[in-house]
Amino acid sequence: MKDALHELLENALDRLRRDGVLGAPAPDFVIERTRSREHGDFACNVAMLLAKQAGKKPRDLATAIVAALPANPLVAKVEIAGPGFINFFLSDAAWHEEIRRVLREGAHYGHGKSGAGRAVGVEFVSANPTGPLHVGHARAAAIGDTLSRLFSATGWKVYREYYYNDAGAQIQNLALSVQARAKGIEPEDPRWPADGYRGDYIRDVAKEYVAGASIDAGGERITAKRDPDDLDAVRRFSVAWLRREQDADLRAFGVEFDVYFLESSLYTDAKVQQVVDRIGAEEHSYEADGALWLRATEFGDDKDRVMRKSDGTYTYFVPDVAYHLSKWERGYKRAITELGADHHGSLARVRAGLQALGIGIPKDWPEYVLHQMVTVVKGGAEVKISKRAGSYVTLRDLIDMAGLDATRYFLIARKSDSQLVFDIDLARAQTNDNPVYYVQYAHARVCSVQRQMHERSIVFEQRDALKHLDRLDSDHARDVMVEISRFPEIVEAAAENREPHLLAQYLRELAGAFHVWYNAEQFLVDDEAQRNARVALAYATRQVLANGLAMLGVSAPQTM
RNA sequence: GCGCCCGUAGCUCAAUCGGAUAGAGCAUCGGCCUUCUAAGCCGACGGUUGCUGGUUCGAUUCCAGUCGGGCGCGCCA
Repeated sequence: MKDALHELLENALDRLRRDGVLGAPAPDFVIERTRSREHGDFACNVAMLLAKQAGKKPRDLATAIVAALPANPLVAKVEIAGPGFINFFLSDAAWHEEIRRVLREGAHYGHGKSGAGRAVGVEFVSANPTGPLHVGHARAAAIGDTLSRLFSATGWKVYREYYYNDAGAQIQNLALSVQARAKGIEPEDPRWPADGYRGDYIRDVAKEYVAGASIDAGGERITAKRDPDDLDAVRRFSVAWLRREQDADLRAFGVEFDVYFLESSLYTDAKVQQVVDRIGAEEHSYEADGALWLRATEFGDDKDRVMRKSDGTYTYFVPDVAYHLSKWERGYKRAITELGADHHGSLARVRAGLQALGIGIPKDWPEYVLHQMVTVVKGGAEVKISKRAGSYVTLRDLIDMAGLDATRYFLIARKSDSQLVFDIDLARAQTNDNPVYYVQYAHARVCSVQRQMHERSIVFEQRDALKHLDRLDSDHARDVMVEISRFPEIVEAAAENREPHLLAQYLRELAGAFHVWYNAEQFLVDDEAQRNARVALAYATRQVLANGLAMLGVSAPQTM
């Protein structure tokens, strides 16, 4: 709808340019939904933006623009208001046409083509395979997966990526911890490794290792050697065990990845070395204090960064750069890296490293989505999250307690860069405190109407209904139609701005408009044309709710 | 000390890349079920958008400063 108005306005502006009223440059004007119905359905600020350039008062210019607007059946009335807004009042036919479109396009309604089939890589979770996934990972998973679904819906070819840090010191700590457990050493024991992982799962890994268990993970089968002194074997088994664990949790959360990228492969394929060499060849590195440094300050970072430590090993960020280089080489026009705010420092570092390669990667590539901390509250008290200490709420815990739908909705429903309090008691409560039920209930209600029709042997004639949409003459029905028509705009905005919470919020508003209408009007009335029109709108509402919930990875139940 | 994020109703949060009279839910109070699911609806109450300036037709939004909270500032990841 916005697009149609945009075209009309461009038309009018062209005409004024030909008439010499306006100069050449086209400003970035905005067409937006109005807050109040007095201001029409859409408002445009173009006259206020162009007033200076045209040497006219905003309202006078607005008058000229309106006079130059081509006639269009979608527009019932145009007014000039306030400081110079051009307010569009759409005709009933415009809303009816949108309802027809919903029923025609079905599951595709709301999907767009702005991505034009280009490739976008979305990396998220990327947890170290050293422990079960916790609530922070859960938030990352919900955000990353919903973003991916939004990109798919806007015409992008999406690749979900998971980066496994399977090569660093933390993996060594994991192996040492499992080894210690396998030898019967407890965390309280003085012989326990200094940075060992103390969680109970370490005991489980050790038990299975000693028992000679087999693990299927990452497309290969690892069988335990049972010998605690073979640290390399312990390490391989432990990583496989945790990968399997994480994969299972993510699958239970409705999240699957297209690419699992192993940090270790960057070493075996010499990609890390190539990055260091390339940066050296570009003369963006230097040796000092026995280490090799990146001149990160040349590329906007706070300070220069060590790439190769004096002990000859690389710091973690060099493989990070090599990994992102791989994304670039694989043709991602956009790359989104989703990570916790406590890692935001790596942003400048990775970008600096990519710049130092001197191969034309844009300065703001990759894009980032940072999510703030999640604190978990239960029974009014905070549950501490401490991965190293081994005591924390896991993704699996959340799913078990609150269910898949509530957990996903909860974690997505607010802006990712604000802190989140996850109240376990609230999330598990099956009440409308939890907005996901409110939205799902609206969907279930339409299904219930359909069941009623079946029971009463009422036949819905869609073709007839679409001829009688003018029978939807109440303000409540109109509000529902207006809400429905916002869906494509919301999907586009949520994807483009990387703000999936917009969709969660929108669905609540759509459900709200529906519930109000539902309470105000009986759908299944005797008047056939009236009934068909209302059922058509109810079906359209259900379709949009279902499409939106699918983008959130939340189910759309037929009954509740 | 420096950098990033956040301060909006009693609580949890929105506010369409600067728009018109800042909106929902929860909580509190008062109404609505012989009618398609009351997991719903209607009404009331609730605000100097932390504070002070600046930019302009217009600022919750942008800028400067300030106060408060979180995170980061390793040859850890």
